[in-house]
Amino acid sequence: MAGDEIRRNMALFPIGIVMKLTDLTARQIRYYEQHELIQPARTAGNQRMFSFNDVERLLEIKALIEKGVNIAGIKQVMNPVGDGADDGTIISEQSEVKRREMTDSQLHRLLKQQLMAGNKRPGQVSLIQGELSRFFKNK
DNA sequence: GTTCTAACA
DNA sequence: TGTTAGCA
Repeated sequence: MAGDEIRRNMALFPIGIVMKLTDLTARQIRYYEQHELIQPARTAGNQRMFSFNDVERLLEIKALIEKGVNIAGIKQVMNPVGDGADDGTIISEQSEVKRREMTDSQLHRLLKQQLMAGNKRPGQVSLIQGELSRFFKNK
């Protein structure tokens, strides 16, 4: 039913509520928006308004951050956003589930890719952050 | 009181 | 990322 999707994508809450819902700081939420990981709607007064989908997306981002993946890595794992082609809108519940399943395998692929990239590709930019990166780096 | 952008310890 | 400044 299309009604559900409309509801999921309807911008409902301001950043303050999203902060509590995701345990992310306003700084982080705005930062992720700058890097096109999310694209919340704006009110006439330029205030960000988030939908349920935005919140879920933020929770996914948060999970990846906690796994040590940085912005560049998350961009590779999550659906491309930014242009009109895909604003993060979900096509159907089933495709959303498939997308999430894909996300997990892609994360594994990403981590494996990092493991193998190691010494062979000097120009490779690390997609892993801090502590985790030490296990992948070739220092 | 809350959110926004920009900038810096 | 945290935090602060100056607005709306």
